[in-house]
Formats: sequence, C-alpha cells, structure tokens
Amino acid sequence: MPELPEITCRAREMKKELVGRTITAVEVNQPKCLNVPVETFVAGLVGAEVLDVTHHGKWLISETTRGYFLLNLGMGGEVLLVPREKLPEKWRVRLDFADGESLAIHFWWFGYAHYASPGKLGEHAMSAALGPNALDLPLGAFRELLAGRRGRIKSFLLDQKRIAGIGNAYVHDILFRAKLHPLRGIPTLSDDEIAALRKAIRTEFQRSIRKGAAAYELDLYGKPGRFSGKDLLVGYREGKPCPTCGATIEKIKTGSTSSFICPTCQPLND
DNA sequence: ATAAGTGTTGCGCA
DNA sequence: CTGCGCAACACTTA
Repeated sequence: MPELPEITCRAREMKKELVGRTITAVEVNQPKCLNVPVETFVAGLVGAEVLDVTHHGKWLISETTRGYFLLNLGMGGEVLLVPREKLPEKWRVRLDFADGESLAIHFWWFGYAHYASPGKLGEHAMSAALGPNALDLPLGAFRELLAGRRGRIKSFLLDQKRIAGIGNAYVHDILFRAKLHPLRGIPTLSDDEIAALRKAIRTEFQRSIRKGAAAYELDLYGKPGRFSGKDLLVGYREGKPCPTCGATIEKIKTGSTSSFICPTCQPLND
C-alpha cells in the first residue's frame, strides 16, 4: 500500500537519481495499465530527458522534455533502478536510460503508468482531480476543506479528491492519534478535534518518512523502509492492548473497508 | 486445495 | 452530496 510517505520517499529518490538522464527505450508488458496506446506512450517518452520528479498524493509525476510520466502503484509495487543486466524477474513497465541503467516498475494490482503531453498535465484527469497533499495544508485550509461537509471523517480522509495521500493503512493510527472514531460525523467535530486530526496526520506521516517509509515496500535501490509493524499503534493489532489505555483493540467494518480502533480512546458519541 | 480477504480507484445507483 | 457495491484480477492466509 503505497501511501503518501512511500510516494514521498520514492519521488525524492527518483529526483536525485533520474534528473538529467535520457530515456533511450521504453518497454510495456501490460498495456492495460496505460492511458494511451503503447505506441503513443513509447513515442512520447523515448528520447526524453528527465527534468524533475514530484508527487501529488499517491501519484509519482516525472516531468521530461517530451511530456509527463505518471505512476500510481495501486495496492503495492516497486520502482527499482538497476543495471540493465540485473533486471528483476517481473516488471510491467521498463524505462531504459542512456547510461545502461533501467527503471523497472512492477505493481501487483491496480496500478497505472500514464503519459501526458508537454504542458498538458492539467488534462490528466486522475491527477488533476486530486485535493491538496495531506502534508501541505495549513490549519486554516484544513478547516476550510471540512467546512460544510456532512459525511464521516474516515470517508473524507480516504477521499483523494478532498485531501490527497491518505490510504487505509495509515488512517487507523491517524484517527487513533486524534482520538477520533472513524465513523464520527464531520459536523460533530470540534475545533480542537480538527486541529488534533491535522496534527495526527503530520505526526504519523513524518515519522514514517523519517524512517524511509513502510517496511513492506522497497526503495529505488531495493532496500525495505524502516517503518514497520512495530511502529503501528492500533492498525492491524486486533486483540492486542491499546498502547494508551490497555483496552483491547478491535477490528470493525466501516463501509467497504475495515478499521482498527481502541473502543475506549475512540468512542463514537455523536 | 479452494476461497476469502486485501493496501487503490472510478463508476453506477439508491 | 453521500454511502455503498462492484469491477479491475495478484498474492497471502485460513
């Protein structure tokens, strides 16, 4: 589950390594993950020099002299920079560089590798529709986003059109840190709770980024991150004691996803 | 071994 | 507007 911490780290690594390199060949193993025909994708990127790598929410965005290369790893995957003769067994898309190294991209489910023409990033519907990055929100702007919303707080946090980067793995600990039940209605949140929620997002994500993000994902060089299960407070810890009060952590159904909560620290008292 | 569960996203429908 | 179920189809766990 690459979420904002993983994508932030990956974008940093890619920027450091790829800016200035020229793409000499592009191979696609799974055309269905593209947004354009394979020929368009390949013709668009071959000969391109990488100018910058950024991210918006869970999208990795590489700007090149010939257009944009956009990547969404879906429910998990790797972006590996390797010598051409040391390619991993599996990859769905591969970019070859002039210096003999390749970027081998593999995602095991629901990923996207997209292309947008120069200056046309705004026409890429999936990334253009995203809300602001979750770590790029002053408190006032965060309050503005929540003002007038009527849904439940977890649905809001996972809605990339509202706020970009939070997924169902980190959201458990974010809500726990803010002492909020996932099903709390947005209109019931106090000013203090909203401030605590924003702080929880920052604390949680910054801790993970500082450790190189999730241990179940690999970095550009094939090394796992150092943010592991031991760093989780309540997420995926069903039946274990709450680190704050000792109550038993519960797994509950919240819509179509599951949530892990401490029933004492995160009461639902709408 | 077979099947259910799962980190994402967009869509259609109530 | 919001919730919810579904579909995309790979891999792990029960």
